[in-house]
Amino acid sequence: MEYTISQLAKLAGISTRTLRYYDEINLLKPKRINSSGYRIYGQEEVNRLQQILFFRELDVNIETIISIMNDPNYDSIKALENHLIQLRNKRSRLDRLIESVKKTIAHEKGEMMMSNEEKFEAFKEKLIEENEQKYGEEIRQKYGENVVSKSNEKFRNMSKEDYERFVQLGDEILKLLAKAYEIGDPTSPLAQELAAKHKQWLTFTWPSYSKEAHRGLAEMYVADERFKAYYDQKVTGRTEFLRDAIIHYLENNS
Amino acid sequence: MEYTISQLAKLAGISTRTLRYYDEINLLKPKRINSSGYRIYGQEEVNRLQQILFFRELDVNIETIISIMNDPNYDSIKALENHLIQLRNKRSRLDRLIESVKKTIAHEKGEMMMSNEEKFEAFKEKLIEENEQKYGEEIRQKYGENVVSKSNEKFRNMSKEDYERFVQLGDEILKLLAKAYEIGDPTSPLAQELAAKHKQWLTFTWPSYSKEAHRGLAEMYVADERFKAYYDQKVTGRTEFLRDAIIHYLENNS
DNA sequence: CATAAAGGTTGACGTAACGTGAAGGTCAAT
DNA sequence: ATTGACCTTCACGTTACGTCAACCTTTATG
Repeated sequence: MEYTISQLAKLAGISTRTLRYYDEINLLKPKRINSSGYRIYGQEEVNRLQQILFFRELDVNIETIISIMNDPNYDSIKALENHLIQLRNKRSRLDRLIESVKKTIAHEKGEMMMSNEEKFEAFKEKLIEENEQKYGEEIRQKYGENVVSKSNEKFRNMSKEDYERFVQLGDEILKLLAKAYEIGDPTSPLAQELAAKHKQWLTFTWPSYSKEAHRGLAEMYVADERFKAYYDQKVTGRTEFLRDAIIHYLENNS
Repeated sequence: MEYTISQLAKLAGISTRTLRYYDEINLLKPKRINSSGYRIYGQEEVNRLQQILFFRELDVNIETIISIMNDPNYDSIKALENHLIQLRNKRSRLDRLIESVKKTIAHEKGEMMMSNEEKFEAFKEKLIEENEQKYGEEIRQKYGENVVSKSNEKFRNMSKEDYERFVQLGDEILKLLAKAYEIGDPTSPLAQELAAKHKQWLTFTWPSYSKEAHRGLAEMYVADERFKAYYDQKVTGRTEFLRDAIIHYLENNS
């Protein structure tokens, strides 16, 4: 099957100018030029054009497309598999944007709080992905996966991180408490680690930390049956153990 | 809240050049210019910028954004609802592209036939709209919204939301305290609202709530100078006031 | 207290990926 | 022989900023 320039343009849904431009920059040369100087494209060019459009779809700039596709090591199947990943990323970003719009609507209607940071959260993640798409493709083809994903982590939202650490700390405390209680000694290293974590946990939510308040809270835990219910989930005595560990900790750390 | 140009740029994840450009073309003017000629942006400008970025996300050209947003009939909620539709269209186009890549991979591996027309089908936007209208819901159910990832998303949003409400509550408490203290009566409705908020704030981080613990904490606030430093930020006596309000609250609510 | 670093300002030219004529040759059908 | 659809090569225009340069302000530091 052979195509003139406008036939191919129509097939692919692009302009003839674009095809001439791709010719000019040596991204997509016609299969041959006929006797009157017309560009004629063949099956190979059709396939190559499709690949080009996939890259373009992912906002890879043309210079990069050229260098990737002209590389003798270029593997079209690997490239396509890479596209799949990128397209899915794009889609999940769209999902986030959709959620963001919904939230903004609710916010405008006064139904919901939305911080200024949150207002741009979904866009910012776009930044990461655009960076991904600009350099990710190239880097990934050359150095493989994990270099890329590591550098992305930097951009993560701080306050969310904080919250997650906070929740996780709460979890760790429960588990540590179970373990340390097994040992039985509130002055054991494990029990002291427990107390330290508990202090950390407190500093997340208390405006300021003081030994007295910490001690007071520990006593309160024991006195209040609801706290006991929480800490004693399986084995009774754990709340008292926690208190003792905290008191020992407070007495032995400046 | 006021922002300098780079603070706003950082918040929104765009460049300062972009903000200067938006100023130049009268798309987003700073709230005011300070004595040294610096651009200062306020809350209204933050909101407007978010709206601008939504339009930009949908590839609306700037001239159009200007004319839309400067229209006296501009309705931001309607615009947002429109964005939702557009974003969903974009997503279903992405879904088609993903299917197309999968098919192309199979085709390249010789596992499947693919016509030249089919190769470019997904790139074209018209088809998408037709498909949206024909199969809209069905497609979305099948390919669009991965149920698992979506519910994960919601969970993430929830916990994030919780965190922000928590932080904001802390803020509100400080402001309420200032106001209620002006009135001077710990039994006043405002002071009681304060106590209720304080309870709410506690339930965010305490595994369970009890009156005894709440009261204990209120006493502790007064006893500990660090807490006092926090609550008495400008005027001394506020911590005691807070305690009294809480105690009254606890005694008069079941 | 000087000075460097960081962040602000206004020009003004650069850029990517084509769009948009102009001026003219080619081809199938009337 | 003419019309109109398609092709060619210049060559300049466009959008939404990027990127200096030259200079002023504010904040941090030896």
